Amino acid sequence: MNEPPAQFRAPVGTHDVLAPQSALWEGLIGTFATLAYRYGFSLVLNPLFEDVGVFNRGIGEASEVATKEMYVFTDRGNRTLALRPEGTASVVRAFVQHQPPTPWKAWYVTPAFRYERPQAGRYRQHHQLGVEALGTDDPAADVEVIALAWRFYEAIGLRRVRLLVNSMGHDECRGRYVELLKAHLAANESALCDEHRETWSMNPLRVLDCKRAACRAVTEAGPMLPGHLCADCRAHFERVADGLKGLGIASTLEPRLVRGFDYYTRTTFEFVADALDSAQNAIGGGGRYDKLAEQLGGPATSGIGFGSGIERLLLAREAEGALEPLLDRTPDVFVVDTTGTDVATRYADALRLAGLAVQRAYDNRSMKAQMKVADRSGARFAVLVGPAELAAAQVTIRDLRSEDHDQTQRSVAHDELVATMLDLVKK
RNA sequence: GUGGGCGUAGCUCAGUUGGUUAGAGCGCCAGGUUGUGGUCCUGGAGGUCGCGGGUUCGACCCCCGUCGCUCACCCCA
Repeated sequence: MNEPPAQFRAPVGTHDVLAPQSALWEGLIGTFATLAYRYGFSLVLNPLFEDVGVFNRGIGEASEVATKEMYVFTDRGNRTLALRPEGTASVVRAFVQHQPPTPWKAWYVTPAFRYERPQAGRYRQHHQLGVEALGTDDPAADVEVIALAWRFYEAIGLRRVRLLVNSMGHDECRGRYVELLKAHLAANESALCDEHRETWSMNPLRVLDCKRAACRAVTEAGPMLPGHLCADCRAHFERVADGLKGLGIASTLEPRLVRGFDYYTRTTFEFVADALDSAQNAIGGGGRYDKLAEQLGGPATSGIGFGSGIERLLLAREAEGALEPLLDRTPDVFVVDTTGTDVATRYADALRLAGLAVQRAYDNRSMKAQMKVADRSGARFAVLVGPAELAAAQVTIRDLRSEDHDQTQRSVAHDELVATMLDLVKK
């Protein structure tokens, strides 16, 4: 009967983000929003869940993510829905549904859900920001998308990032390659690692990505994708590589780079943070998906995009010692009021209307207590109002960052408070 | 899904071969300072030692289970 109330916690693999950490998120997202705007992308908002088919057809029924990591549920109307495991499929679904004029360039920031055992840099709910550009297969779009990611990493202080690139070819030349690869794997089946000896035929490309020495030895000796591209795909890939070079962005050809989603064609890429020593060191990735719009029932439309994991970006920043906050969330002014009246409310409001960030104390605490809170808040200035100031229609302004313990503080008439504070904060 | 490590105050942790009133630092509150933070001093609040069961005269400590956290494999952001 009298059970104590249960203590709820965030579900496994999810996290609350509180200040001051949350300011890093604000800064990261704000920086990305500004850059995306500069590159001509506008914000798109999508539902957090979709008909499960959007993801099954998009990222591939056989993919690891679709088969065992999706949060699938049935709603009260008996619809089978899934929480989005990544960003691209939903954005392309929205493109197909609304068919906006192309080229259509959109950026997003969204949670993503995957049912996995959490570990460093891997969570059941993580967050991605990214862009998608639909309606062109111009290699310039590939370069632009990759450059945006690159410049973004630079802007948030990451220096030890490597760009790996590869081309999957279009479906025909990739199809031909996969046949060659299959033949090679079949001939060397007994030499594969324990897992892939049984499963290689399900998705032969996955074997390229296997980190075990056995598989690596086999694929090392086998055919690689870049050597089997058709002339068009090869030319496209070369123009992307040249374009990156022209912007001073260093990339490394990684013929084994096979990303986890089946929708990729031609250009694929991944950003690796060398500062992260965990296995989860991919901070972003993406590629071209020239068949995806069709697969989702829309008109044939080329597209390219990338996504980056916010948690991993923050881990990489920490590992690199990139501690600049990107965004200052400390208050300008702290109002201390010991009059027992509502002057603090009025002063705070006036200062806020003037554009200042203002905090204040509550509960009519002692001046000492309020000053302590003011100090902890990080505010630059304290505005003090006690009975004496109230009677004289004045306020006392104190510089909280001064080293001088016995500093002189200034008094100003209360109707000059806003102008004086604006002037002081500007300095 | 598989395996390892760990669960003691809000946080970081100590707790001796099981021995009775469970500690520290930081943080929080109050006072020293009759209006003034950051240093210092004093006091205070705050713990069913994750939860359940077992062994024992006695369990924070040993055993089993369970839940949680964490790391790794797999895969990915």
